[in-house]
Amino acid sequence: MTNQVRVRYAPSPTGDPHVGNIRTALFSWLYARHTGGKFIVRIEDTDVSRTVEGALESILGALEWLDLDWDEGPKVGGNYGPYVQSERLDLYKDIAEKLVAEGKAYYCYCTPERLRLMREDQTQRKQPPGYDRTCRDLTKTEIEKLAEEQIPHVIRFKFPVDGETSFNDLIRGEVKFSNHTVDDFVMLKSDGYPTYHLANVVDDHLMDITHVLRAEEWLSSTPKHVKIYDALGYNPPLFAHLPLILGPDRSKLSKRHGEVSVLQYRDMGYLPEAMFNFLALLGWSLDDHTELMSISDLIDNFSIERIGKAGAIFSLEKLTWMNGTYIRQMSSSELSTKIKSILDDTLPDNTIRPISLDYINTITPLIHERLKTMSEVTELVDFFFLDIPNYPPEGLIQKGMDEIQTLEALRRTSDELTRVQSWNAEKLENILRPLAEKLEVKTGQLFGSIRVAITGKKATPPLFETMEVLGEDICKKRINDTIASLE
RNA sequence: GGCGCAUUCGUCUAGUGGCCUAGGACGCCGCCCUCUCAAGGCGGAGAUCACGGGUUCGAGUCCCGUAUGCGCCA
Repeated sequence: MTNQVRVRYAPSPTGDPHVGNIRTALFSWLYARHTGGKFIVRIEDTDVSRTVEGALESILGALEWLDLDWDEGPKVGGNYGPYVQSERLDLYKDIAEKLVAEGKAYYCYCTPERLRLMREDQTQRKQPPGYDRTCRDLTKTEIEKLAEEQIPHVIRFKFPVDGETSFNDLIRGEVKFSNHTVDDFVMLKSDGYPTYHLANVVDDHLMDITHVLRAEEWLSSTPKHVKIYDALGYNPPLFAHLPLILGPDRSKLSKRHGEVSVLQYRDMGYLPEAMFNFLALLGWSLDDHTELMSISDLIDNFSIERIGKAGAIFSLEKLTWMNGTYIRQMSSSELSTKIKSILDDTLPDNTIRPISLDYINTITPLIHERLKTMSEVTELVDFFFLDIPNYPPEGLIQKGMDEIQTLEALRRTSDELTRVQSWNAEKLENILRPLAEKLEVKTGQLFGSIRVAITGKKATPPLFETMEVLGEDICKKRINDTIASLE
């Protein structure tokens, strides 16, 4: 019954949906969809002290934003629930106790204070830190006595002292550890909560997980998991340890590197499709040339074999480029809708509302190929909606021209504009281009001055199209205002 | 400190013994287009494939060692 692939994504609600974390979700999801298997979300909230309010919602929100739907998990349920570890506490406890009963684990009564001193001593002597197994061989009477005194205890796994533990990682091949380098780790904490080691093994088994894709940082603790599977008589899943996502200094990407939450990228105007494509290519590739891939391309082609081994630096420049290509691929009407919602949010309160979608529809073609992120929209188009500053803006007087010439040029422009019968880009160009010649200035100079006068900016979409959209009255008014300010 | 993993242009990567005088993409530079900014087109710089030994007729590709980086263990 379990030849169906079941992949899980198991986030802890301890912070933002980190890009590395979400990339793990994305790879897992792609693998599940590629194989026609199930994608399961399980919440690992057993570290109560690190749990952050709202983190769970953010993480699920990030998955939803990227359209990573899950077949089982929070909100949707499933036959293997509950999918929240804090609701499965009895399970872990029973299993831990069972291992104690079988002599594969033991109660440890060592105080945090003693553990701390031991650790200090170990580091001082440059010894590898690790539990010294004091409680491993406690006699029955000693245990009874300690239990009677109600001394808090944890349950530790009795890790083999000799031999080695190896497993086959789908990405790295066989990985081996000498058992003596692994200590008797805690499985169940004194408050009755399991550690990650116990909980993930128990749940992966109970939920019939076939493939575990997780970050490389878990590689070192995998022998612990392998031995728990052994002790419980479970078959371990297949492991694939994903390369880390790095900051520019090549250390694991973290908050000190800047934006780290995929939701922040959403808020910065990146499209989910672009983020999806970009993340998929961070540590995975199809071949030597394919960069732009739709989600269905990705599902069709994704494979664990083509996941790389080395960590990869998150490159904002490339994401930004990719985002631009996705914007350009979008239909004009779809873009207009997005632009409208951004303008609704960002234009000053005194702007006329509601903002007309019809008007935006005329602006969209002018900025479509100029956008790299959605958050650039307002800056690019605000002059279509707002009055421009009423003083000669920078750049009004073009290189090679002086104030007198500029004033003259704008007056002549104003005159010529009165002769335009139908206000459209073509007609405007037909009268203004010859004007430059008459004035004996370069078209760039004339158009530059007009541009600044009308838009207040040095860089805008093409002048005549811009003038057409802006309309006759506004253009004339702004030119005349500028003339007045120069006089 | 121990253990583990990794190492091809600045960055993401292709490459699984001869197709590699190492390919693509981002970024950068130049030119073209052009009313500015983009987009687009063309071209360029940029990697002694971390280093040192092997194996082989032949190594980026296989083996060993070293270095460096990163991760985990607190």
